Amino acid sequence: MRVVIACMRRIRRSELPSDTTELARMLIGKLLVHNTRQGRLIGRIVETEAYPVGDASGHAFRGLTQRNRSLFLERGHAYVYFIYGVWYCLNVSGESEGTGGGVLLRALEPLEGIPIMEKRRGTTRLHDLARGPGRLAQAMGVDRKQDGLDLCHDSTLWLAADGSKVRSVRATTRIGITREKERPLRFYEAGSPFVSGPKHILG
DNA sequence: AGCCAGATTTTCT
DNA sequence: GAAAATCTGGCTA
Repeated sequence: MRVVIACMRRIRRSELPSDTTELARMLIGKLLVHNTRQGRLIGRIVETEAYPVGDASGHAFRGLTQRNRSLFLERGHAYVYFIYGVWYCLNVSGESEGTGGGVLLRALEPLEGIPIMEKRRGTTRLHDLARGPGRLAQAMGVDRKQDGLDLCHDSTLWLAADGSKVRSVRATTRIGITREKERPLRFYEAGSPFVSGPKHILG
C-alpha cells in the first residue's frame, strides 16, 4: 500500500526564509525526499531546531572548519555530521554564502518507503522510525555522502511541499546542548506523536 | 515513567 | 585529552 501525497513539488530556494530561525519554523510540515537504490523515502518534518548566527551552541560558532563548511553554504544545502561515534545528523543551512547557520532536522512522520525505513532502523514501530535526529538520518539513509548537497537542486535528496495543513507550530528550548540552552529555538507540530524529547517540555 | 551507563569516533583545544 | 546538536537497554520504583 502506497501513501498518496497530493501535489508534491520541489521547494525553490527563493521560498526559504533567509534567516535560520525563520527557516526552522517554516520547515515544519514540509517533506524530505530521498531517492535511494532501494526506493523513494519520504517523511514529513515535524520537529526542528535552529542554530542561528552567533549562537554559542552552534557548530558554526567558532568559524569555518573542515567539518562544518557546509553550514556556510547558501541556504538550502545539507550539512551532515557524525556524533557520539554512532550517529549522523542532518541539517539544512540557513544563511547566505559565507555565513554559518543551520537547522537540525529532529523528527519526521514517515510517509513513503516505510518498509525500507523499518529495515534500516531494525524496528517496525512506526513512532520510533524517525523520532530524534540520529534515528531520522538512519531511517532516511543519510550519511556523510549527502553532506554539502543542494536540497533545492539535487535529484536524490531534496525538500518538497504538499498541500497539507500544519496544525500549529510550538516553540520550546532545545535538546541535548549545554550552552544557550534557554533560547526557544526548537519547533514542532503541536499534537504530533512523531515528535522526540521528554513530554514535560511540550507546550 | 524516569534514571543511568555504555557505545565509539571525530573534532578542536 | 575532553566533549560532543544521541540512542538503546537495563535497572529501579
